[in-house]
Amino acid sequence: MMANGMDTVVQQNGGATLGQASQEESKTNLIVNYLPQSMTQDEIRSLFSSIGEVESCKLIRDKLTGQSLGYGFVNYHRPEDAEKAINTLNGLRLQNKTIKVSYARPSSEAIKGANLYVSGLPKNMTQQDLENLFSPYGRIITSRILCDNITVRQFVTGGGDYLPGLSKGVGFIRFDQRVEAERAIQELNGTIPKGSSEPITVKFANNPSNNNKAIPPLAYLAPQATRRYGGPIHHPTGRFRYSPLAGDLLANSMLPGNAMNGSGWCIFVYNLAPETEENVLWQLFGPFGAVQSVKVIRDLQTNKCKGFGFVTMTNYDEAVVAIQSLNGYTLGNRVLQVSFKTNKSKAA
DNA sequence: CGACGGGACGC
DNA sequence: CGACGGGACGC
Repeated sequence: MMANGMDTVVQQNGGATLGQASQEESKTNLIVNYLPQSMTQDEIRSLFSSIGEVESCKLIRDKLTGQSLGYGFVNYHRPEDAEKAINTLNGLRLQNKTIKVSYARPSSEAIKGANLYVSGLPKNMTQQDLENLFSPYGRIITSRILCDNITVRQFVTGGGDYLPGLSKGVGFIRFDQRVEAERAIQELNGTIPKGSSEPITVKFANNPSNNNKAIPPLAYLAPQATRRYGGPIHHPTGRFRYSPLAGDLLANSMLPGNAMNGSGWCIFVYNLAPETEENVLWQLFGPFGAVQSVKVIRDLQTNKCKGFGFVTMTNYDEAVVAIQSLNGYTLGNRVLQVSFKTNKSKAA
């Protein structure tokens, strides 16, 4: 739904901003949203360095707890790398998130506090309807309608996405400028959308940093009892293990000692096409859990992939699921072989 | 059929 | 009735 559709980021601040000395919007600076909670700054840098040389990378964290706020900034040296990052990384699925990559707007006071909370929407109002209602008042950065059903999140490649759950009649609209949001409140709060019978409420949304619902001291409770893994891909159905316990895998010598290097589990991926780039490995493994780094091994002369690569994942359980799911997976016209790394090498 | 980088003593 | 996202502009 949000991966490809509404993310039109056309940088155009027509001078409405106050005089922050020549705010040429950077063509190298990106904002990355909807990052997985566990993703570190180094992992973000690793991901974006697969596109080109990164000038700087910053993950925004809560100043008190240090917890990731789920977004960050990546600045490239070259504008073409930033553009490529948007084209290849926007919409990438990492763990239970779909990241968004877009140009960062110039930092300014005028863009803060431009998020609106809207309630009383007709249940049949779509996201597009909502945007149409608010677009006369300014440039919409994001929009969203809350739904009841959270579990069904299917992607339909090709655009025709359908609504998984019923609308709660509540949504959000983030404008580019606060003044735009203010005007939308004045013009739309208390009005009745055509086709509806009740008035809508339009007001500023709560500040995310303030809605701390009680103190969650139980940070050590079953971190991920159940996580839904859904690869971007249709998993190979033929090779399917019933109850693959970790113990079995260990017993089957699927766990060579050097697969684990300090932090993380190194996975060997074989039968990659010569043109394979790093983002392919991110796409393959990202949905299964925390990925620390990926590497495509290339021939030094031709710069083509030598047919294999490595992926380091943080958690053993997630690595096991990724291996089971991707080993035997057909990528293009090649059947991948995926396993924990061994210590084979020319020197061994 | 082929098959397991590369960089690395670090405040 | 109220409802607060997938922590969105440098924490």
